[in-house]
Amino acid sequence: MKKFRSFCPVARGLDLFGDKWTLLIMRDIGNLGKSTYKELAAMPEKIATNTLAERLERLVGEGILTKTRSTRNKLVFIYAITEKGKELLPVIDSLTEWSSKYLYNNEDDHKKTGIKSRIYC
Amino acid sequence: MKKFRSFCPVARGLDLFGDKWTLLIMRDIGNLGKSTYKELAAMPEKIATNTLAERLERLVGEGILTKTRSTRNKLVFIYAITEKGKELLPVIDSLTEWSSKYLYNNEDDHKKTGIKSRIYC
DNA sequence: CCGCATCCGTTACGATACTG
DNA sequence: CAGTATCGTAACGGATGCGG
Repeated sequence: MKKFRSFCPVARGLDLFGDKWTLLIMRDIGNLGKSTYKELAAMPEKIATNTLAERLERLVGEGILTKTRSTRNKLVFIYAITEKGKELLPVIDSLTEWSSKYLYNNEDDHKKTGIKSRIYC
Repeated sequence: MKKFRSFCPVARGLDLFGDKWTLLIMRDIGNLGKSTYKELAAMPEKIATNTLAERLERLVGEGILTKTRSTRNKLVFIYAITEKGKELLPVIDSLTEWSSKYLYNNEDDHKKTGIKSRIYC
């Protein structure tokens, strides 16, 4: 039961999302409409498959994602975001806003994406 | 120059803040008014001193914090948040909001803090 | 004292190969 | 297709040292 470092909600949030990959998965599912393991594994940041599998398991366990079988292809699992997960998207949005403003030093970076306001990938 | 994993602002933000400690330092300085190494080292989550030192150096290097000598005590350094750093606080706020809602399963947790809306520590 | 730096055992991460 | 197993590497974390 030694799950959280303190009673601080920031610390507890970071106990869950304080890594380099979890929020990228949430971005792909919550903002980019991905729903399968394969689609997630194909993210441009090249997540390792074991890392992806572990994070998905944790997010499902936390009730942030659901995992169901595809009706089309029985071998495929569908990951979907829950209401609890949707309410996490503002965190990604505020991070996006800050990063878009401060982490693109030259115009080339913006040109490469082709999008000015919301650069997801 | 292999600093960022992709052009995505979420990924770039996580390249900087995607760990369990950096945002806690920002919380302490930006929301709790701390300003010295000693105050930061005393956070309830018990950050290791080497970790603290490395994160502070990075944050100063990124222009998110400034480091100056105290005029009172020449041995003490004062860490202060910049405008760039202040604009990061909404990320902490949105994370706080989510965590406050979802990571306190029983009433005891809230009672222990004594605060309902913004539980920082 | 204050602010780290070093050392070092433990843990988490991450790339690749492999399996049901 | 959706993961596991393996294993080398990096990060964490506690203790301690040390210059200023």
